[in-house]
Amino acid sequence: MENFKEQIAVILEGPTGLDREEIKLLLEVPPSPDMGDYAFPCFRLARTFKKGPAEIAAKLAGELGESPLLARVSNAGPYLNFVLKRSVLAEDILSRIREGKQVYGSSSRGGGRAVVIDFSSPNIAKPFGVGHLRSTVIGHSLHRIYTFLGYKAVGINHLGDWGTQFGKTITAYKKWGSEAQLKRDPIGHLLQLYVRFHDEEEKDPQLEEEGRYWFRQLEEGNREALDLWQTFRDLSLREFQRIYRLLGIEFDSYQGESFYNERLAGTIAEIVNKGITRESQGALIVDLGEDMPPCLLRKKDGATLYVTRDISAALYRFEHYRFAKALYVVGADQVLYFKQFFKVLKLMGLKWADRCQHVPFGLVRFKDGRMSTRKGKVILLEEVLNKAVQLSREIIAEKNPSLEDQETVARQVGIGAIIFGDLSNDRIKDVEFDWEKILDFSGETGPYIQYSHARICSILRKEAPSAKAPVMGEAYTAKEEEALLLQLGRFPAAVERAADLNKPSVIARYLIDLARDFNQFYHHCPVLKAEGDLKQARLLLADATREVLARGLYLLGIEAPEKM
RNA sequence: GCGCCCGUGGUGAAAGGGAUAUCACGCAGGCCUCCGGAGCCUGAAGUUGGGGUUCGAAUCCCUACGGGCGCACCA
Repeated sequence: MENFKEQIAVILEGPTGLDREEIKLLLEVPPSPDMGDYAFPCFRLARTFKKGPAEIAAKLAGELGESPLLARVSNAGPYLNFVLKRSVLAEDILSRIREGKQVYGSSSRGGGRAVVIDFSSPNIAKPFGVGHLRSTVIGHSLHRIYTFLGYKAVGINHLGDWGTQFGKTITAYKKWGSEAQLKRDPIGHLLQLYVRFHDEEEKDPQLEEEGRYWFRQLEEGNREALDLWQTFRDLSLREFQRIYRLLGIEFDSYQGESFYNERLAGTIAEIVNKGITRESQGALIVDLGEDMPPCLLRKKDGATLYVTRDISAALYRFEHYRFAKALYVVGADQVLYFKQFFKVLKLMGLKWADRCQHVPFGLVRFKDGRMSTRKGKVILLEEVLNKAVQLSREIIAEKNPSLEDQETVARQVGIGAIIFGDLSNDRIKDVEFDWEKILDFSGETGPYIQYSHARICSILRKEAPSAKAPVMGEAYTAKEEEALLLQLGRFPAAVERAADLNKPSVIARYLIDLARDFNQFYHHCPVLKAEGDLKQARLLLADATREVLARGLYLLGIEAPEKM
């Protein structure tokens, strides 16, 4: 569709006196399809032409001559509406999907430049809760989207495997831990210890001191501390892998916070050398100006902080990947933190500091308040995923009992529902956790998209479009066909926009619209019962839709079963 | 106290400053001798209040209200 916009811009360039890019930005899609495919609002011209916009639209409509591309140009009030020739439109879009030089919607705009995406990053020794789902699926989808656009995406799981809380965990384990329980249910046991630690800490402030002590031991390389830490880490990671496998997610790197431990002294020295640090109340800080609290690099007890490791990681990543962009998919509760972090990079004089970007998302919360690991108020992601798969298993047993390989499909659909449920809304909004809602598979959901895809596959199993049949644009005359065609044409723009805004939701919304357009087509335009050319044309349209649905789901990290 | 984010039908959401605000759930009706009813069709129902900017505001600014989050030794 971009090329059509371009051509309309060329046509308008002369008569309006605006330049091409400006026109493309102004061009919009009319609210109702029978008005046209594109509209050019003439308000902007009123001043230069010293006439009313409606008058200008009328004049322009009269001036524009014949074009091989356009069926009609008309004015409607202040708008100039363009109707593309159906045949040209259909042939362009469908042939692009069927036999384009590159996969439809993909591009080479990334030119192989690196985009490092820091996502998921769960904390070791803590449960993988539903809250972590967001970072995990948004980051994974962005990884696929950037790859699709020709970037070299690098997915990094910056594991929370270092920090003061490990001092607490070690202390708690030494006091009340059980090896047997740890083996049986590692994270469950560690969580229980962590919760108990915070309970007892309130009565006994001495505990906090002990926790600090053990973290310092860890940073100084104490054998006993390191061994325990290593055990916790290995056991936790094994559990996390189980979840990533369910979700179908892999990372390019698992270098967590601990990886940077041995580099921290160097990192701190580097920052000190820039002359931007000072001592304050025994801690090492960087002042960030009036509108932000200072950034602490080192606590008075000598231990490092989260940001120290993040700065170290950023330096390391730039050294290794020379990224064009570094994304941090982390909750919106950390906006201030990232402002501080990036400001330090800037003050360090790093020219790539502004390539770093926080991609925030809203919190998952309960009706009655936020989730809290400390209080043990969490819902395990694995439990959610398992329930979704179970539900989809039951639905299959009821609706499609003869389906082969039901277990695989149940997993694809159940997991797809959860992922889509998260990605379909703007990431910045908070979400309220609700079992009923998360397990609802009707309406604007992942299964709806998958179901539409499976239906097309079912048609195509009965008869595939002939490989040599030409695309016949004149065949499409029903309004459902037109709508579907136009929607197919919007896919590349949706992918680009999703990348520009770092919002997979753009693609999710696009797919909802596409699936709806297809279902309307399906109910109003018989495919297998159509005849001759029309049948071929409709098979082709269905096939193209199948391709785009599957591709779009892939970009979200969701599978597209052929039967369900 | 200061700062940031979010307020759209009953509920959950969409909308690149533009035309008659778009969907879904739920609700009321209808559609399987018909390519898969996890679907389709019809209907009722909405931009938190008040100012402003603009030819034009759900969108930008101010303000009030409601909700969330954050504000140096957690991550």
